[in-house]
Amino acid sequence: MQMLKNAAQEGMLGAVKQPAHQSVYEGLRDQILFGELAPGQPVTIQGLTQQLGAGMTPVREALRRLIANGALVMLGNRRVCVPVLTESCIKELDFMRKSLEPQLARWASTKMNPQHLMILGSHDDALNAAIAGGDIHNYLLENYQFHAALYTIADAPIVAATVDRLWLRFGPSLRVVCGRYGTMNLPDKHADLLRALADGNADAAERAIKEDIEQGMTQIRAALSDAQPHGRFD
Amino acid sequence: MQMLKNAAQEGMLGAVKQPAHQSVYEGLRDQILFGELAPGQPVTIQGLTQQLGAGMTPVREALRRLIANGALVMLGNRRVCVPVLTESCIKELDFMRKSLEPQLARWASTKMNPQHLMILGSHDDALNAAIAGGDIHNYLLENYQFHAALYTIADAPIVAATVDRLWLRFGPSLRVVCGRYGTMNLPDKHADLLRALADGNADAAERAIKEDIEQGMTQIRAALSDAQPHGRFD
DNA sequence: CACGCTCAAATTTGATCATATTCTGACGTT
DNA sequence: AACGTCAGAATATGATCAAATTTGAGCGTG
Repeated sequence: MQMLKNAAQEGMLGAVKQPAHQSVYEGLRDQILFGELAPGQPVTIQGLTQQLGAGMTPVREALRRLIANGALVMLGNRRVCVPVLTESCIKELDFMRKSLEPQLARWASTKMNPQHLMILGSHDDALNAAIAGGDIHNYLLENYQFHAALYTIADAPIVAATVDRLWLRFGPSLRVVCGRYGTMNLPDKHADLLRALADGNADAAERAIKEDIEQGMTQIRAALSDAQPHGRFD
Repeated sequence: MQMLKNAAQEGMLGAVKQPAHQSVYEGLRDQILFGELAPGQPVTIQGLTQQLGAGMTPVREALRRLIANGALVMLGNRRVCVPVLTESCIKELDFMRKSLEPQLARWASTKMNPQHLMILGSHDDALNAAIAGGDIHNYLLENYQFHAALYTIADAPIVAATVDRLWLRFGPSLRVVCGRYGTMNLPDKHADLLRALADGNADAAERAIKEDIEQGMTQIRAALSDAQPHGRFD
């Protein structure tokens, strides 16, 4: 009877038992990735302790991790906020994505099995359903999970973690894209990619990922240059 | 008289005033980068609070940052230690370095000025002096600072930060390389690189960096496969 | 007379610490 | 060999200290 206590103890979200700083990190991370927090929005420690009902130390540790991963930035004074992407940031992110993700797709294509294909397929189905339903949150979630699953399959944890950090940077801006244009006009190359992976065709998988990245970054660029037309007056 | 208090207040390491968690982070980071801590070595919170004379909270925050950056790993239980590089880790690091650092060198080559050249040159001089003197710590320090300075010149902070994290991963192993073979037989392509940068020759700079990375990673591979001949029994 | 500037008090927020609680691993007992 | 107990280490809390922003009163200027 002792062993049942863990499961029923706290939030009981299915996970066995998680330290508070981990829960705070993941919760805040998801808020950033999936657009609950807007670029430029300030984040305070004491605000989070109240909002999340957590203590001060776990919140601090989670913030340090988020800042180290680029999901948040520390201003010169010691305030913290969600970063705003500049054109040069986008240029860097674009370069890194195109340098790293195609190789992950290649590696994944050599390790495919039916189980993997099914997981990717279900994420893609959920993604398309979200697009059809105009559900921005689920679109962002499934789009991220599709790529995250692919990079897990590639079995290159360091590269995958690096790419994951890039997603933390442009996540908030993806939400801006959707907020402006809705979920329509959000084409992706996932179908091409799935075909290539099923065939074990590394070249085709690489090509599909490159095109997917190209599309995504172009959308972000368009949405942001549209949203900040007065940069010269700053 | 009030304004003098800051400088004389705490550790007074020359910096104006720094939060303790920042000092702890940088100190531990340098220990990892420059070989004070060996791969596999366990790191405890309470050990650090004593060793560094710091409180528990700053140490915890520094550890979270180091772990997020891959400089330390958290075992399944809540122990922390310096990671041991496996062959597949080296493969990933090799891939990422070759994907990212050449472009940084190219960007830097287009932004060179005499001031920058002087900084890089002085690091290279100090590096060569350290090699000649068999001073492993200074070799590692100046080698790192040479590359770090180059990547700062490239003016691509996100890419530079990403590469910096990679150095945190293989830093401890560089020390192993030196411990086995001394500072002799540590050739580098810095002279070629400096010439290329002085000429603004992006192609030559890229080539030099690629060769430098190739040499460095080959050395690491050799030292580690030498040190862990029983990998098939893991 | 009104507007804007400066400086200092007040408030908010971040940083640190001491302490209590929980968990892990090890040792000893049965 | 399996179980229970215990020491040590990590996690989490709230209080306290320090820094920064904001507020507002007083002063000078247009």
